[in-house]
Amino acid sequence: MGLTLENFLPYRLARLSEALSAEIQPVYKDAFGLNRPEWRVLAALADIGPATATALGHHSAQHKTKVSRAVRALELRRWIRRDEVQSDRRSEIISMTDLGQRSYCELVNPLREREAQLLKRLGPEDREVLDRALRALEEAVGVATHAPVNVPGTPEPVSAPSHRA
Amino acid sequence: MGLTLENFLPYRLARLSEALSAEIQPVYKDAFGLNRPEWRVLAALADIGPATATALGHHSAQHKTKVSRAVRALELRRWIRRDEVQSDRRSEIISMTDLGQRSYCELVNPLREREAQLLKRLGPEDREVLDRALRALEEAVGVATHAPVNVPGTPEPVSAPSHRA
DNA sequence: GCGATTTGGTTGCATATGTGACTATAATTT
DNA sequence: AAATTATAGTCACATATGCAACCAAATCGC
Repeated sequence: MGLTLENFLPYRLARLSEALSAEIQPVYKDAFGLNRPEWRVLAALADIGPATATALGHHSAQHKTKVSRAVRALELRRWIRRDEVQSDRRSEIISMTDLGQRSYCELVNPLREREAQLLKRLGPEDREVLDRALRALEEAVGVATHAPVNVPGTPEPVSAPSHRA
Repeated sequence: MGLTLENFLPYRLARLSEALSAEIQPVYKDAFGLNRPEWRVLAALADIGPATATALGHHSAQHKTKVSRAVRALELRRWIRRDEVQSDRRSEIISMTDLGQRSYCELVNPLREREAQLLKRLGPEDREVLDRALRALEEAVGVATHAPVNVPGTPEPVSAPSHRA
């Protein structure tokens, strides 16, 4: 009659997620004083290049207020910079400074290592299986890989039919 | 050089976990006004029966302050009850009231349904694969299935060698 | 049996986060 | 082109959470 927390998928995922996060966090937190939103914005920025706060939010799956605060913090460190967009004065293009680039590089290697350590504890086929399973679940839950986001200043082909919702 | 957030395991898990949680939450939140720690404590209690707050914390993977607050809230609703333990006056045994039982039953079915809906979006073999993958990862990260916890008042066999760390 | 340490549980405080309101600008409608 | 609606981003506020200090009781060491 009960539901057995142990087997309840949302619980299992939350627990795993927290455990993983706890393993990773020290790398960006203790060594660099970043919090998770900040780390994610930085990573997103590295992924997609200069972009608006909204785009970074989409790409890092974060609420706009988190992004707003993270951006401010990163700007204060001079890791990122905001530039006005002349075509739309509401938004601003965020990009990494040289310092940001360097810091990101220092940051990313230990993080990758940690992840690698974790994955090493799984066999190679387990890694395979995990990846496929997660993709299926991502699909099922609709956390799709983000559609490429329109970067202002990059005019999009006028005649191309829009694929985005 | 980048690390591609999309493929970074901690990120993927966190995102999935949040998405799942968002699907589930309305059931216990909107309909019953419970928050997550409260729901989890209730579920844990249903799983393992009367137990101390510490045991419930272990079984629901939650910090003791979360448990403490959740227990107080659930007690105020009269869904659970605390009884003193005569053998150890620090701790207290928490158990569900009849009202709690009934509420839990009402709660658990919609939750199971939601989970079922989610899982239905995966094929049967995907479900299989997912389960195995998660187990492997749980193993790897050390979020082991909790060792059965000693309930005060249930004297444990004196001569049995302890298997617990 | 007494001091030191550990354990169960609560609380104060600081931080983190989500919601909704708000400003400013752009896009759409008519 | 005026009015409406939507979008980008920020902020104030309420809530949620973790940490550390704390109390009380039990256990350990000697």
